[in-house]
Amino acid sequence: MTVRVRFAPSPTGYLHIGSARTALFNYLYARHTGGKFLLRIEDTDLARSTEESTRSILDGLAWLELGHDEEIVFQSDNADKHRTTAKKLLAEGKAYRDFTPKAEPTDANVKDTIKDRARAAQGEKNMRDNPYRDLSSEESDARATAGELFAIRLKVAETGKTSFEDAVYGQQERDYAETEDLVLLRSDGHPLYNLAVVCDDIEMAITHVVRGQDHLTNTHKQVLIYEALGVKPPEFAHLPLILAPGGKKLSKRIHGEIVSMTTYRDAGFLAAAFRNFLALMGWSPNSNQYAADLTTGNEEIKVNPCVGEIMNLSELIDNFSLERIHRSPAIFNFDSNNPKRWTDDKAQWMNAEYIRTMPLADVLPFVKAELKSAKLWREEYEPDGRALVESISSTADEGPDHRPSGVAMDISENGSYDWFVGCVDLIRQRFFTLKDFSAQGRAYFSEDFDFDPAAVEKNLSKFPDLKTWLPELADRFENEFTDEASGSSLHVSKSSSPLPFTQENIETVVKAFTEEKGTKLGIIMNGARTLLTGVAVGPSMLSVFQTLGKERSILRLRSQIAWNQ
RNA sequence: GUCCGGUUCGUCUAGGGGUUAGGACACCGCCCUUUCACGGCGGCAACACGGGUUCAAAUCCCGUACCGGAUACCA
Repeated sequence: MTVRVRFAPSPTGYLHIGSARTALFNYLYARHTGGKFLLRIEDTDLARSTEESTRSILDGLAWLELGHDEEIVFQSDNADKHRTTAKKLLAEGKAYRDFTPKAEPTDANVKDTIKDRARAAQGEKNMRDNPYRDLSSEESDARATAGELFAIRLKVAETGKTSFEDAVYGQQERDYAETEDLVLLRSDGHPLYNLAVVCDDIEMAITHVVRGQDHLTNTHKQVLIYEALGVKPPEFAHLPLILAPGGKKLSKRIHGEIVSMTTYRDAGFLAAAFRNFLALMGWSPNSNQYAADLTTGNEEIKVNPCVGEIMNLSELIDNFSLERIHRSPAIFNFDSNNPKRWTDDKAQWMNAEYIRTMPLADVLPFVKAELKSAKLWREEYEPDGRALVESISSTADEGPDHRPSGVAMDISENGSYDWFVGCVDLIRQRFFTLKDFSAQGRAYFSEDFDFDPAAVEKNLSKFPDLKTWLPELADRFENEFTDEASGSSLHVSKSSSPLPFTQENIETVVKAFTEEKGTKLGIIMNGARTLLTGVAVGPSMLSVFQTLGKERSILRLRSQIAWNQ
């Protein structure tokens, strides 16, 4: 029997973190077992479902690259089948018509109302005391024919209990006395959730229902429906909830954007990183087995710590199992008052880890997209030859630890594909999100970049001499180094022969210059850094000079813009 | 209220009768360094509480506390 699982969100908002994790686990389980991952939109709550939500959920899944199999099922399309099923149960005497007038819905706080009602009824509440439960079929038919409105309720037996084995929470039992005669069909003919889910899961031949723990008790009701229908229920696996800091419920209403997948996409997260993070919320790989695989049979090593958490999709798929899902809820940590901690620390770390250790070829398309959206992309960065592309992609086999990049390229030629690749590899080492490529890294791709006032203060204003020194250094560059384009200098160099603009040579020149001025190397370097890149942080200045190239370095060293701010 | 779950460093977690209770993130310190990072090394930090069972309990059992879920003609 091939495994068939489904992700069944209700389109009442964007894809939030809990749903995303549910989708991921379903996906991983399907791929691990060679089964099918199906998608069903549970849009039967007409009042709250929107097409926009559906689109947003689909976008979220697409971003996470959780592709589904087969056609998307829209639950509302199956309403007729649900009604037919309810009527069948009615005809068989397994359900009955309830002519009790529908209670007016209390709009405000439904949850509280339910709770209060349940508490008030406590003690004498008999789940089987519905007056219409044992109405004769003749009278029931007659009243229905007369046009009286009725809901259809499942007739739950007086004694006994439902039970099922949950792959995560173990054996579950519930006395029938705890379960009311649940409504299958509303008096307006609208099928309700529990009926719809069961019908659709049967229809879609679902073998494993993997969903949030909030459905654990619903499962008893659904098992009852399966039994009434004479269908063997699927396997169930309920996932521990993802909670907000403090162990409170994570809600769209209270926590807002922080729970939405689109937030992470828009903040420059890599789907692979976020997926990896999500997978570790409520699940962990078998550390022993994983370590054994890595060490090729060396039983001595118990756990391989670092490699154990960074897992690409296929590693997640290989290691995934329902058995290793936890029972206790996980807290998604964030602090809306702290910009640095706007979302979970570990998620941020993982994203940075992916950005700097991913195979370079894999990160390039994302950088391109980011630069494009920031209008910093230039056609020159496109690969202009097959050979180049191949030489890059060959590094893709190195795996996540690939570091530093094996791509050794001449990055002196500014504006080419080679330059772009080298530049990305250089600057990604201290980036956290894709956004950094267009923000912190803007000066590498554009002449139009801002100066961070704090950096200017720290590295320039404090040393007024730099105002004349740095243009002097530019002159020195111009005279000492060959023109990168032609390879030979047209200038008559003061020194015996012009040098190529390499890190080694730059270092020699800058050091000599520093000594002449009787200052410290750090003052010159950091001043240059701020003038060249607008910020106080970045890679080694020698590589910055080289990456920016001789011409741009000179231009910026002479620029007085920062000084005039 | 009732029913059902859960509880290992701040967070994600490993471990499930004998461990110096392991790792990751975060934090702190040191090294590296022209900056900031990265990286390396080290540090801080946990078995909710109370009873049992046992030679031995974080681990098994029972309570208590706390947290969560469910209890709809919502999904």
